[in-house]
Amino acid sequence: MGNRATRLEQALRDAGVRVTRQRAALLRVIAASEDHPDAAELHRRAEAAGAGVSLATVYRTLTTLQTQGVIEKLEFQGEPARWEAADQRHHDHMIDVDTGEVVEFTNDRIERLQAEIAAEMGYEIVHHRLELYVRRRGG
Amino acid sequence: MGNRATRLEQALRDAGVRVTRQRAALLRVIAASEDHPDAAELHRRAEAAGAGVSLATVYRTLTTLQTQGVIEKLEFQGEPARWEAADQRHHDHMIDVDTGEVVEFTNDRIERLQAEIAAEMGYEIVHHRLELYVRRRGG
DNA sequence: TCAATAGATGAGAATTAGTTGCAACTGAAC
DNA sequence: GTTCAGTTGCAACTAATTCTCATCTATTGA
Repeated sequence: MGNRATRLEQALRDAGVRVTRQRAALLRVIAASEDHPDAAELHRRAEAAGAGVSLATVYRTLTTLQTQGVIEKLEFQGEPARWEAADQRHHDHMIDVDTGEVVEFTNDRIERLQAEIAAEMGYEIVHHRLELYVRRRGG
Repeated sequence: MGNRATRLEQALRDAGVRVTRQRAALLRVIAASEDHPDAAELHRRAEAAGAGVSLATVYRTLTTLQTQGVIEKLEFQGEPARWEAADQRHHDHMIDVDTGEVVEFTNDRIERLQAEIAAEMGYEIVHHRLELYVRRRGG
């Protein structure tokens, strides 16, 4: 439960980043989130947990945590940015355009092909973004 | 030259969309653009051509043209949306993170893999987004 | 060719999502 | 405890885009 959040706190402290009440609260909220909430939603959840964090601090903290590699930012088409814990293996996203549901997936062959394409043109990949906007078959 | 723009005008008219002075001007600007300009840049180019179009109309027209399938919207990480003529074969984008340069590419194998992945999970792809953020090797 | 009108435009206000300045706080180290 | 660089809250700000509404105009039909 708070276990993962505690580990993350330690990682921050080790990196010389202060663990304030607000940051600890947000780490807990993020660790407890199975979905991909945006800043406003994280703020709501933190408040619901009695955290006492301003929205500005939520934004600042998200940026900080991203810099520390603790979370990742997702920017789907035309919605506010969403966030997810980064302590997982790399994956891409499939977004159901009807329900908004987000499904994660990985495919090594695609990863390899991407690297090949970049290499062929004299580049190396810094990062990428692959999103499949999908609809249930047979709807 | 203005040839393609004229053909696009006819397509719009056929679709029951009015071809106003402003829309015609923007079609010309877009047809003449080899790069991937954003709304402000298209406005600038239209003004430079003596078009007399407001920025609000540029935005409105871009949305209209997108709906008509004449242009496509690109939303790279954290920049204003860019646009490109849609009368080409489908392709994805590689963005040089150092220079901002955009390179187009296609790869049938990746396309096929994407469709397979979606199908395996019971979905069909409505559209997708694949962007490689890259850096020149050796740079 | 002209009148009628549904649809388009311009100007600026409004909205959305996120950022920033600054004075008041507070972890963490000593 | 004291210190102080780093952090926070609030409100003001910014950037990109959308909206409102009074005024125009491309197209249709006579």
